[in-house]
Amino acid sequence: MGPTVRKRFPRNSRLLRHADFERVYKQGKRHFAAHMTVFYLEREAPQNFRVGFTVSGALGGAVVRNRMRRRLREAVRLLGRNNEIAVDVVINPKKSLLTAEFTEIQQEVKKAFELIERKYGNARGRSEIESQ
RNA sequence: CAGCUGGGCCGGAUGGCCGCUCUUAUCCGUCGAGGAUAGGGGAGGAAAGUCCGAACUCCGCAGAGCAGUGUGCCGGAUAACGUCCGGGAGGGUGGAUUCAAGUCCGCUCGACGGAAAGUGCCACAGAAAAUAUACCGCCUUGGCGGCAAUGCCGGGGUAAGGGUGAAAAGGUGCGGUAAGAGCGCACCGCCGCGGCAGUAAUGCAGCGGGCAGGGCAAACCCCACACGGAGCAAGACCAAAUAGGAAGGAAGACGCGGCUUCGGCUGCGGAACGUGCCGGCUCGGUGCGUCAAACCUUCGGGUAGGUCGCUAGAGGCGAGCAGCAAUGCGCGUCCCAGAGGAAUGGCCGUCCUGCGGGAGCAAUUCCGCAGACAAAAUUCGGCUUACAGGCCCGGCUGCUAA
Repeated sequence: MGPTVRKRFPRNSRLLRHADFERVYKQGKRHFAAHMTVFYLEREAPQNFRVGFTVSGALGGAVVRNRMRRRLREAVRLLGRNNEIAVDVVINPKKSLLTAEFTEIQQEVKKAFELIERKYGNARGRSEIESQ
């Protein structure tokens, strides 16, 4: 691939099953940020980095919740993920995420992902994704 | 033109880059999953609230009754409705008219069957609230006081007036009377009777009756009619792993001994056989078994998961015909979201509309901000609620012009 990498977010990079969410909530660790809370849990193979979102009904109506989820998903998509490490991540937005600047959200997600990579990943994996 | 108001309609437009989802074609890959390229589709008028009605699915179902729930003027529309359309009666309001009650016309409102089947309630106020009632007043009369005006105590008549109330026992006018009263008369209302008009609700005029029956049924209730229950997480199919269930398959020659009801049972030794594990295979090692456990095969239920249900429909659009209308009929034409921790997005540009500010006599132009409410979740028909801004038609009021 060339220097303009296509940043995608396909189905197998997403968390889709109720059991997966439950496991991350019950056994995972937590990272807090201004606009979100990030839950994460290391997993056995297959090797990929999966992300899911939970937006509870208390945060607003369907329109508001959709907008939060879509902004978060876009931030995760544009940031890219290190598929060398096997980990499940669940992001819970807070109410302030609705009005926050998009670049601010991207910064917070990036910080959280770097933390997870330092913990579970190896340096080679990260450099690979940056050299793409 | 401005304000208020009734009804209908629209609900920003367009493009770039990067994504998501469904789908068609081709190609790659294939045990299974998947991937690439190109083309096409991808939120609403309320998708919402889940308040009604249906389609569809499963369960239940001899028949009848009770209970319960809902509906409630009449006719029509419809698959159906608590919806819609038309009509009737009633309430409110404005105008005209009448001595007045009332009548007529316009606009408007809504759970509009029954209060002479029964029960219950009617606060406060008021003398009295349903077997009517005498507080003030009005009329009359007895006694006492006083020259008198009239005062005090008592009897009787009276529902016209006052006052209270949501409501005071037909209303208005005239007559009548001691004062009054349907006591009498006229009109209006009411009740009964038959007549005429209308599919009907109901209306109209007539005759008879002085008039009996306060309100609340969104209090219980009575009457008439309708109604089985649960819902697409309905339901149908495929079906791993694990545990459990059912059926079937397969392997001891021989030696020595014990017991015996002479069929067998059993202990020890033991080449052999079956089978699990280690192992690429043989050999080998090792475990278990060989009167049925392990093991193998098959079957049924069934969980995770998957597929279907899942979008061609009481469908949209167009003109026509029938009907006052709701709506119906045939014709032409189009195919228009189908996700499932849940796609329909993110960022940026141009234009449009509105608001604010600046420049200009003005047309105009520059800058900034804003563009609502609310997102499919099986599908339709309604109802209700939310909503920036704009468009169209009508009514009333004011101003200006003719």
